Amino acid sequence: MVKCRKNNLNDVFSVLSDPTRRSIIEQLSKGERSVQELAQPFDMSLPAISKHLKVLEKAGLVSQRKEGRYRYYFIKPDSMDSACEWMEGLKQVWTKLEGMFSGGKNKSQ
Amino acid sequence: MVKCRKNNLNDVFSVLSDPTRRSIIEQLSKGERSVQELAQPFDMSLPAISKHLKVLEKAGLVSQRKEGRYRYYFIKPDSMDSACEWMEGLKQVWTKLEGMFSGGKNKSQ
DNA sequence: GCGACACTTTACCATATGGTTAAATATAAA
DNA sequence: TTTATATTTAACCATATGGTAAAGTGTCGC
Repeated sequence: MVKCRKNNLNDVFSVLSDPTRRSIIEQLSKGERSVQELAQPFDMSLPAISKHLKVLEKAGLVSQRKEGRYRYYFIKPDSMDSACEWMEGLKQVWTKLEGMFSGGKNKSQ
Repeated sequence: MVKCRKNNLNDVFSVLSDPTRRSIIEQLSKGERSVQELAQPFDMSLPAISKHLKVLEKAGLVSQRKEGRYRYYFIKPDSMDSACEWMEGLKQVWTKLEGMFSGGKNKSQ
């Protein structure tokens, strides 16, 4: 019941649209981190970070593990796949378009 | 002055988080379209579509060309690159992580 | 010129988002 | 048991977002 690769493009892209959350993801890509560790670089209250983590978790990008009073968050590696694939697909088409632009009629900007 | 690849990750991801806008992008990847053509598949007012197009344009993903009373929108092919690259970078790291998970300590879920 | 057409702009509205502070919960330490 | 630490939850607030209807703008066709 791993809820693997559900078509949650909305959630994934929405999550990634916030710089704080992208930064958290970047931190987590170096390994699991406690909430304090994650919060440290930001000039922001702990509840704010907690909320971001909840959003990230709901979108399936991270998960957590409780150890004593600490809570370690870590990345769920395949969670971004659907979004990645969506963009890849577009990118292919767009590359073709780029050729059309160079040779073609649309020279706007 | 092409405003090429400014670090507008926020805007790009934000734009992509809306299914209507993703759908518009998918349509446009088949070629330029007028506003009516773009609006046709949606059960939504024209102003709503117009707004979405504006958002897409502001984020730099599309541009338009006026022809008579029609307005043709088209994709700006390299506009998604920064976002694409960001995800690619993550994906590489995550793939490594996946290996760590299989062999490793985090078996959560 | 005038009405139809294509589209945008302008209010306007409900809900979502991202932040805050203060209180609650849970575990560790003294 | 009391206190400190780690984190979440709750209540609140301002602003952003995605939609609407109605009016405005510009172009075409009669």
